[in-house]
Amino acid sequence: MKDKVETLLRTALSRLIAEGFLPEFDLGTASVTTPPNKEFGDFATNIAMVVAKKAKKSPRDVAQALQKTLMDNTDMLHRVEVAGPGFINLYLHPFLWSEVLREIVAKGRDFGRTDFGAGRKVQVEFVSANPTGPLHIGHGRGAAVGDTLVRTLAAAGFDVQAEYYINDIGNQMNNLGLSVLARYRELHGESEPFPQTGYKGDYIRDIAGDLARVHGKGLLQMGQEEAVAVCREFAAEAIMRGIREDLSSFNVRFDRWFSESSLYRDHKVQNALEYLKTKDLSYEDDGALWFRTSAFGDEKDRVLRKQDGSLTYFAPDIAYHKDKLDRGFEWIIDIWGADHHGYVPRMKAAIAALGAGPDCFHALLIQLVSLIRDGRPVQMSTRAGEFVTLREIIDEVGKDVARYFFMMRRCDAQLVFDLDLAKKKSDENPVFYIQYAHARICSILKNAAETGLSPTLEGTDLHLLALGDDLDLIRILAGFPDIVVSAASDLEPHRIAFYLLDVATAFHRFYNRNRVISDDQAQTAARLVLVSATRQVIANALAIMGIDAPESM
RNA sequence: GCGCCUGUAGCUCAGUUGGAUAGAGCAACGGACUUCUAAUCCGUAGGUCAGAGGUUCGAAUCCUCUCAGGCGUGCCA
Repeated sequence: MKDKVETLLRTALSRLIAEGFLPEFDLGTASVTTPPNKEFGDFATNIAMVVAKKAKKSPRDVAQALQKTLMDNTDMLHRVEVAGPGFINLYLHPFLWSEVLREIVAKGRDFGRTDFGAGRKVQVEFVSANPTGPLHIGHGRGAAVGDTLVRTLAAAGFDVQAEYYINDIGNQMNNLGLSVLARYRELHGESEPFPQTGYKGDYIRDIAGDLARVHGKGLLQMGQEEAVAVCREFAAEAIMRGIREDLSSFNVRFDRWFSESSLYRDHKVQNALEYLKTKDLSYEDDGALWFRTSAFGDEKDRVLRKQDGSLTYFAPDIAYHKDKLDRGFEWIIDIWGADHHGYVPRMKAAIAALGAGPDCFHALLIQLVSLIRDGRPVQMSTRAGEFVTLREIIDEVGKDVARYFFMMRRCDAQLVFDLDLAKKKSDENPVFYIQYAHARICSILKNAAETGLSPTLEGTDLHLLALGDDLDLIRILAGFPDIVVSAASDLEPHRIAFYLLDVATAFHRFYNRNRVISDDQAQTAARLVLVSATRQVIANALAIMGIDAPESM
């Protein structure tokens, strides 16, 4: 609906430009918004005030000329008003709104999908937790945001790939091996001091126990290096299996699991380093190899290969992002914890050095999650093994509630996850409020079906819905495609969560003040279409968030 | 010290490229079920958008400074 009005507006503007009344300008800036108050019309535009200065005319003069031109189109608009300093308020024929219901019913699950993204190849990399321990609550937020963003981008017409980068090599993995080996030896009565930087969580003991079941005392005979390697591989595999299971039960899907070690195996790290060298973007100094990131806006150059000859984490990461670019992604989105924000300038530098434009890479930073249980904050520390796992959260409050709660805030704001609230099945809990709306509609449809009624467009006069609560609900339903597009293009998937709340509110309000099934056959038929369309939109939006839409509660 | 994020009603938070009288939920108070799910709805009350300047027709939104909280600032990942 909104895009139709925008087209109308742009047509009118280009006519005024052709007539010489307005100077040439970018018509893309001409957009319509939903006014704050229904009295200001169905849509409004501030374009007259925006171009007034360029046209060297007063905003109201521009607005009045535009008003005249727009009034030629009486098919859609029944009134156009100039208000305040130069707003143009557009009033649609009310019956046009009810036509949106036809579109929703016709498109079904596809309502909300658009071709905005035009099939552009986008990659979203998220979670990407080291396989050194189970996913914790912070990863949960990244998983919920990432997966919802992937689904949002797909709905907005992008060709999206979801990827998990597995850091299956390096110091942390070695630490993991050492930690497991220490626990393994403990099991066999050999006491030794636990590695200082080791992982102290109980899951390490469990893995050591499994290892002992498979290998018996075999590792005691091995040399240290070999034993650590065995432990590392065994542990990484076990932990990765757990991570995949957790993500799967969190309804999070990945198209590809990309392992860091494959970058070495396929010589991609070496190739990337050589690429930088041939471009004269790296140099040796103080026994280390440096990358001239400062030439691309970073505050100082960064080390690629340390004095001891080993590579930093940054080196394979450059190779990894080079690989993403080589795979043809036009837009690369990395979702990171906000504690990595210092890493952004150097990654941007790397992207620029690889010859890609600044807009093709975006690091979406997710702020910290803290947890409240029994009214008190819960302390967490990964290395000390004190953390709340994603698994515990899913088991305790359920996948749907957890996913919604992680999406209740903008990414760049810290999130307090209140377990007590999440477990409440009451009006304080928005998930139940939304799911309840869906279940209520299903119940109405079921009751209708029992008396032989079902929502159908044929012979149904939707124009009966051009008033009051019916119209209010339709307006909100009509906005869904726009919400999806804006959430995708601005990388703000939380908007889907807030939109759902709006739909549920509008429905509950409607439900309490109006009857769907009544003696009035024509109205009943129309309202069955209305609630059926409402159910569809709620289900579609919930699907984007990876949340179930229950038929009864 | 420097950098990033945040500061909006008692609490938790929205606020679409700068737009019209800043919005929800919870908590408080008062109402609505013989009628499709009361896990719901309606109403009342609640604000110096942290503070101070600036930019302009117009600022919660953009710029500068100050204050407060969080996170970074490694040849860790």
